[in-house]
Amino acid sequence: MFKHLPSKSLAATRRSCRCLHSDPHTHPLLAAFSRLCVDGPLRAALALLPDLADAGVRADPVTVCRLIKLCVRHGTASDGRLIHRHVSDSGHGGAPFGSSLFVSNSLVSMYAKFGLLDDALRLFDGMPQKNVVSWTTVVAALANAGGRKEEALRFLVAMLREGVAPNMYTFSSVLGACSTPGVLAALHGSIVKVGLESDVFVRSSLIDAYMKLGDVDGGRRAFDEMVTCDLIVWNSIIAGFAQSGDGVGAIELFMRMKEAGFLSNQGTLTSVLRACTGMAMLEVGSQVHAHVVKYDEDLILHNALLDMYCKCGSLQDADALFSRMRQKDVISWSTMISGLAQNGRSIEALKVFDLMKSEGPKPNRITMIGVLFACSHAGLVEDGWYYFRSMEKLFGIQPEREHYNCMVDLLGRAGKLDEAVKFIHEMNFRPDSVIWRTLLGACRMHKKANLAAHAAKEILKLEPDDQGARILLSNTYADLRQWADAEKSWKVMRDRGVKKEPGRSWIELCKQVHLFIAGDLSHPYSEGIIQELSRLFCRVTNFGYAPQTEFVLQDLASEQKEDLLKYHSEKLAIAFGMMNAMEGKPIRIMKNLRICGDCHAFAKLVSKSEGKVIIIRDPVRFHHFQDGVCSCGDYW
DNA sequence: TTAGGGTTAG
Repeated sequence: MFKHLPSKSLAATRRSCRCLHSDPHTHPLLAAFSRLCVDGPLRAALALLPDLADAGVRADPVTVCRLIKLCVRHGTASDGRLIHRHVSDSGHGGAPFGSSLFVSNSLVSMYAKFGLLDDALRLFDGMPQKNVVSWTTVVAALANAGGRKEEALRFLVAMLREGVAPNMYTFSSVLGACSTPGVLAALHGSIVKVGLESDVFVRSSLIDAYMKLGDVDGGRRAFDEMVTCDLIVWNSIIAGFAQSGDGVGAIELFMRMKEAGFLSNQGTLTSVLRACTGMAMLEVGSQVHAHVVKYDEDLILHNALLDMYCKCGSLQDADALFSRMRQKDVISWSTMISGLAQNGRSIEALKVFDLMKSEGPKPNRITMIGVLFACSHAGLVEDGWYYFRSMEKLFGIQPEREHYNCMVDLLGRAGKLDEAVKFIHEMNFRPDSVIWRTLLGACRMHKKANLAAHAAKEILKLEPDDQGARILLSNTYADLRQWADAEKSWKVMRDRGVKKEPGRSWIELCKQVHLFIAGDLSHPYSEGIIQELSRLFCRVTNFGYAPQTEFVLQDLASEQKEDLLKYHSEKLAIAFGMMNAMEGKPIRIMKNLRICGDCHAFAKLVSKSEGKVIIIRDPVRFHHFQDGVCSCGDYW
């Protein structure tokens, strides 16, 4: 323990200290201790505490605060408690010392950082003096702790009542606890009133608070009004756009940031990747990959990159990255498992899960959702049951609603609807709308109109304004050509102003996103697209294509039905993709709705007749079309 | 002595 002291052994140091140094302020032990508090190692500094006490010397508050910081960075909660005990013993935590406030504030912060919030609050309550730092520390601790945001706001109010004025630290902390637009507006008002709106910390928290409440315009305004700016403010706005689903907006901001001369860091790149993931922009995403190489230790960034490749349907890149990653956590493994499963490679997903069990971290609840997803989308009913039943025993993960939902999906997709219903009734909690929606989807797939009606009614009981339930119910009637029932359902939708979301597909070309809306021929290249589409129809007809008009869910004459089918958004995107196809590269399309059966058949035949790989991502999974076959095995 | 942004499913 004394190897960190200069030249002589600790025993010798101690002896000489006792003999020669009666003044505790110039004590050599103290000098050694102060050095260790600056540079560490923490263990060596902690080891000197009893000796300091024995020698009757007292470290000054600045040194104690340094030690506390060192402990937060490199130590454990018990190290923290040890320091706290020593501080109290030596009198630094007591009221008579003017400097005690600094140390107490640091201790409160330390307990909070170790997640010991109750200890932090107890210490705070006992403090005879409190300043803005003490209050801010507690407000920040509560705002950062899960589920204690209300308390953070109550502490802010109490602080104001005590006459303590919040500063930029307080505002940037409490903004993280903002859970309603009203509170946010009030805080924003106070920030402007006291003139703190240009502080970059306050600004980035403000942007983040608006974005977290889903107010993208508010976030954008807060960003546009900004006078001073730093990288984190840019990161906040880019992250906000990426999280709100506006991937194109996020990329545009990223470009502007670079134009403004800011260099991106890991945080920026992670958000940009998320934007690419959301929009399936593989070209931009791959370009970001080149910058990620610099940060090969950043696991968050690499997980984001891995997810981007999976969600862009580029499993080869994902696979290569996954094998190269030296560090992999439960998120990396879960991402890879879900990614493979969503891309129709369930067996490989389960193999990766086996590998994870033998050489990876312990699976968590999300890993298990991926595993069950793999089973349900490959029709592996027995495997699904096995994993569901054994997850608690093998990994200590108690099945939650999401896992039950996966099981309903597994049984429903496999056509075991009676078993699915039995399973729902035997669950030890009341089925929620998600479970009923899953069952409804399965009913639609297997054309079980009566059960679908029952599921839809259960959803509407729980969520009377649910559009999805009415749409799915009406689609089920339409599938069965029960036009009277379908019409009844549509009438309710019309009366309530429910509109079916139009089908949208998009495609990335030269880092630009081209959007196609079902039946909308307003794209600048529409003429060419229609020509190309006609050519493709001729080609695939030779390969046996016949329009499957049952996928048009309105009671129309069959020529009209064919017309509607012709201009489904994914067909427009396929034609556009073919016109701009690059040799050897697949066409990648993303959709907002599940792919329809007719487009699925069309895409299969185009992949065969044109010798082109087509990848379509819908909101749930991927379809890789090649040589007339789809990776989903026509089971989706 | 106190504060800000980023990853996984559905």
